[in-house]
Amino acid sequence: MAYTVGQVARAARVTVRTLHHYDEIGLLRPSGRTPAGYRRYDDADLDRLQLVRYYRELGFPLDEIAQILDDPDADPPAHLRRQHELLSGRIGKLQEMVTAIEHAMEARKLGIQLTPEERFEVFGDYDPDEHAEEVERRWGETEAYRQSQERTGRYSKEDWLRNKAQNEDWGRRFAALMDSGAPAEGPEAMALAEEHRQLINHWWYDCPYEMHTGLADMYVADPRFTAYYDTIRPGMAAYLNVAIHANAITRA
Amino acid sequence: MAYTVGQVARAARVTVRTLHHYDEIGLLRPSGRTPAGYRRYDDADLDRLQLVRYYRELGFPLDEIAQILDDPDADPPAHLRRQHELLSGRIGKLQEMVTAIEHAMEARKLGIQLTPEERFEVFGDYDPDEHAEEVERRWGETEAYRQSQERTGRYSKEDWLRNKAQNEDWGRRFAALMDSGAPAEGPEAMALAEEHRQLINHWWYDCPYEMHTGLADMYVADPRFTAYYDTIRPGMAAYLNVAIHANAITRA
DNA sequence: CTTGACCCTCACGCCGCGTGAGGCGGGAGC
DNA sequence: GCTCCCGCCTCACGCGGCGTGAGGGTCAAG
Repeated sequence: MAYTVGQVARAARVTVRTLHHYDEIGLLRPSGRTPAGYRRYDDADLDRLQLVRYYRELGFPLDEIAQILDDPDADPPAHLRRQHELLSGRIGKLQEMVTAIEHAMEARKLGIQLTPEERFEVFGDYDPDEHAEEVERRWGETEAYRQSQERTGRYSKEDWLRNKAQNEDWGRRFAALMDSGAPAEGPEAMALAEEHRQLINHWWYDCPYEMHTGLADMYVADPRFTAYYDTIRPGMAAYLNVAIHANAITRA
Repeated sequence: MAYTVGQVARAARVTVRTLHHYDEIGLLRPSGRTPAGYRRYDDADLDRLQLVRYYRELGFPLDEIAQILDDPDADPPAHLRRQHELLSGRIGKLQEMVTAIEHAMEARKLGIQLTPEERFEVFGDYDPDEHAEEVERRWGETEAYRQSQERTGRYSKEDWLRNKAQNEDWGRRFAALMDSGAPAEGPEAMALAEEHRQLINHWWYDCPYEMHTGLADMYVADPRFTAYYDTIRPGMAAYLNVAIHANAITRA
């Protein structure tokens, strides 16, 4: 049976223009033409079109699709298997994104937040008056925010200096550990991860291990925090993430 | 804290060119510039970038993303909810594709196939010698193919004519039913769906209800078969799909 | 001062179609 | 046979979202 370009377009839910284009580039040529020049597509053409559309849906460029389809070793079962595999992978990736978003929603609900100096410099770029309103708008409803407000409200100038000094010292030692080539799951790295957690506990808010690992995931998922740590030392966010997870597992 | 365009690009896994482009079109302008003209991005910029990338991943055009982000009513929790919803929908769609592929793999394994005349005209375009090799290559390993070969091998010329006549008669009556405006889940439609199943049973191979519904799904998922039925009457593939499913449920 | 990495603007180009122009083909109705 | 309307043809400009490279300035370390 043979079909016009319009019939094929409707059946396959593509445009006529798309089919013209595929013909032009040799990806899907109609098997025939009428004396008037009308394209005639047969069943094998429709077979091929379906494969093209599936690979397109998966994001393959057309020239690559042509290569795949013209591979003499690829038969129908092979295409089905490959597409199944690619789709499953894509779903897995999107599922990770969903998980990250659910995690962010959960974190917001439970009050997980980063320490203010992970967002703002305590001194230097940090201007409490400038940012207080934004911080309040974003985090004001959370338990962790309430805790850190209550806690930091009592800090003296010396407290802040000490806070900053301890944080920077921790950062220097952590970078040095990375430079030494020690593994992220090693005992030294885990010790520094534990120290990181205790600094949060001490200066900001209660931070149990589940919360600490939640923070660790944010460090790699969120460009802002990736950028913050990677400015101290390239690759730090990822390394710290591993160390925090390893630490939490060990102490569970 | 402020970052250069390179730092941001690395942290967010995008290119510098992309960030230039976003600056150009006003989607994401750096909050500052050095006296030398270098872009300086701050934390709020990185926040916005993350949202931009998420919506891009979901296929939104940039101008639409700008509108969404500049909506005064949209706060962080609202963005998270929307993205969660969109991602879930997208996963659902991909999951359907996986299901369709698994179905096709399963169908192939169990030997579900379309009747030859749904692929080839018995007379007219049909040339057994021309297609036999392709049919054998594609379906030769299946139980249904074996059955139909065994069964049709015994047909006389009169059998083929009768086969064709019954099929065409069925098609005319089905099209007429559609023209009448009767619902696809109505008794008349279901009766014709049952007749369709019995024609397959009689002329080609055993076709239980589970197999019949599997065929019905292929009629709408595969452009070749959509085209075949829709040539008889526009919209027939979808209508028949519903009728077959309704019929199978009723008779279960 | 030199060097190398990173930054700047400018600009051509690509992929995969969307859209429309101008004109021919085909079938149904009169 | 003629007309009309829908569908087909080729041609071609254009778009979105960057990729790539040219030519030149900036910055920090040695």
